[in-house]
Amino acid sequence: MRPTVHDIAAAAGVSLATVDRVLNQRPGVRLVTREKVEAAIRQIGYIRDVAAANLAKGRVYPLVFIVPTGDNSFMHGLRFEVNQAMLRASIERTDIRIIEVPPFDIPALVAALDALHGQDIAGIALVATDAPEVRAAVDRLVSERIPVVTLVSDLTGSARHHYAGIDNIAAGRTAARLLGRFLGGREGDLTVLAGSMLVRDHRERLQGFSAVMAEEFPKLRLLPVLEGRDDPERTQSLVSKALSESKGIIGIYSLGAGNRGLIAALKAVRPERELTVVVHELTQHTRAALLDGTIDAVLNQDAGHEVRSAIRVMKATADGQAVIADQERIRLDIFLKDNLP
Amino acid sequence: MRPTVHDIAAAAGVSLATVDRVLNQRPGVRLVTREKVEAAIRQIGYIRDVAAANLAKGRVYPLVFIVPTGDNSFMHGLRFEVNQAMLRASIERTDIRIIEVPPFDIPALVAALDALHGQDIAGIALVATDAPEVRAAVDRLVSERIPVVTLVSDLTGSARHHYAGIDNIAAGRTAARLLGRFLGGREGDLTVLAGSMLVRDHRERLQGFSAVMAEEFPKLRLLPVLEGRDDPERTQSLVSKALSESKGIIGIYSLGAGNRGLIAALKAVRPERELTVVVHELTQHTRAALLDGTIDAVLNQDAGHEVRSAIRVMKATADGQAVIADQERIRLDIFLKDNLP
DNA sequence: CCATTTTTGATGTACGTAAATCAAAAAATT
DNA sequence: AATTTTTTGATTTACGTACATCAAAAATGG
Repeated sequence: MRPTVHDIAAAAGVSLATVDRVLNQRPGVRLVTREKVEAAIRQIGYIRDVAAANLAKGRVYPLVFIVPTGDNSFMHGLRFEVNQAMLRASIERTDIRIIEVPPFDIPALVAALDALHGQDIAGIALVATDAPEVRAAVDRLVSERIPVVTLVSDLTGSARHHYAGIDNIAAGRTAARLLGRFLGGREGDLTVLAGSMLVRDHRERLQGFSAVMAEEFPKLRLLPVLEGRDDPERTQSLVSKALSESKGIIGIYSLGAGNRGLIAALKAVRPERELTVVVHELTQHTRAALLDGTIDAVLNQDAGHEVRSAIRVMKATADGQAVIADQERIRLDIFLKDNLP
Repeated sequence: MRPTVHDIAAAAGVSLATVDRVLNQRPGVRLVTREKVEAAIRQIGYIRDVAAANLAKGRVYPLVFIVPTGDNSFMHGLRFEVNQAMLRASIERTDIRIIEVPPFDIPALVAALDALHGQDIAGIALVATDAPEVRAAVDRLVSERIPVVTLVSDLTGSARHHYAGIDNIAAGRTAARLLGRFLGGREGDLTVLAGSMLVRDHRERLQGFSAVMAEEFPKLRLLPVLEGRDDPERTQSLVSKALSESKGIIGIYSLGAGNRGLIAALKAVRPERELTVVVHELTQHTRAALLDGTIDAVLNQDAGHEVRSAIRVMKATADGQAVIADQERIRLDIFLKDNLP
């Protein structure tokens, strides 16, 4: 049988009240006594029953998700998954609030973060925009012992406790190898389509992609990056223009959102031009395009996993509990038309 | 605030004792009263607090894992993950027992399953060998209301509650497309290396692989399947022999274990023969081979995820709780040298 | 209608922890 | 040594549920 607080009290030769004071860091315990109790805790291998503790405390975890507004499929899906998590709120003892901020708007994000000070919050998850001001705002919250988790896009150099998202450099490298190998030694031009080079995850994907291309596929030349701003119409016209101007394009890597426009542009030139295409984010559009052969591979991060992982990590961090690191690693999904979920 | 049993009692106009009788299906409640209580439960949206219930019951989940003996890396890893789960036993209120049976030994598996009848068990996870006798044994356990989950290898047509493993047909199809695309329209022979065609997951992988090859890559010819029985030495000699006899081999798909032997055989012919290779299961050997370019892609199922998922599902099933289906879908991991974890 | 059986209510204890109160003991201060 | 302050103990209530017991009420049978 698992040891309880009573066993600690007996082992340490103190009362239950003293054990409680030590466990919950309440004042009024001499150092020697505290050490005696801590020794007993270690010796009998006591582990606090979190379920019982939460019951006694009537614990709920007030969590905040800060996500960008915008209607691209991915962010839409992310908000959907947070809403799904809200449906499980009572079971999971969470109380989730969503705060929406305009995308890439640093002052707005900082303001949203700063507004959370002093509130009763068990954890904050945010889609980070990579800027020193944001880093500082996050660090201020962390210094107040509030668990902070970055979601989808990380904030390196900050004190955030955890990042729930994929390794974007690895994603870019993987895209490069897939494209390079699928093109099987052919020579030609490649177009890279990004949302915006202001976003860290897009920059990192490009960085990984370029590195592998340079190292291993010298016959493939990278054309200047097209910035579609995650907007389908703009993306479509950019791609159409590029395809008609450069007849040497044999492959496309789309590392951002707004793939609806890309797919439309591809279908327009489809029978004549043979193109190998790798894109990010599995949506209804990319799924259909993968199935009908318009695109060749989709790299994906599972927003549902990211949200659930963020919640688990915030709760565990709030309780000072360990997390199963392996379980919380967000994987890069590679989808070909054969392994779609 | 979340409604409690007291709220049900008040809403239904009955006593706490009666609510308890209804909730825990104890006898001594008239049908009309029971229906009144059930209506109240639905109406106020009561959800049992599983943590509190488990605390009151002193609930532990005695779980049984039935896994094959054998020293290939994958099964070794699987047993390792079950042992990791045992370390979390007290926290997760589980009491896990491992039963090892010889691989592909149907009577032994059936005997192990039959021996579990009448024992106090909250769930059984087994690596199923696909046979009618096993199906019947599983169905007998399920009919006694014991949650049964298949692990890694499924048992279709049985009454098992859940399968914690990948879609092996999709895995085979994916391998075929990767290999086909990586070979970029070249013409030649392919060797498929399996453990044993007696195992369902291997058969399914081959089935998926063959289907896509026939449909989409007609220039690639499949040679007869080599059965390495998941044994490195045997695998090495089989592959070496095949490579020296058939000079037309340009690709290999290894869908079972024992890849240590395959890798050795590949290294022996490495500089001269150019081969595209896709294998299953990420181990230290396949990881190293991926990094040094001996193999081109590794398909993987994460044993840790499978074990943790199986445990969650068994617990939830034992409690009559719903599972997050999406969370319990075991994904096929595709690893290139760039996205290794 | 009475006796019997079934159903319901009232109540208490338990699970492991949190948190509060008040008294008692020990230590520190004067 | 007397006083004050700090530390410790003893005890109680609570969280939401499970489970047991006994009495009371209602339904059923004859």
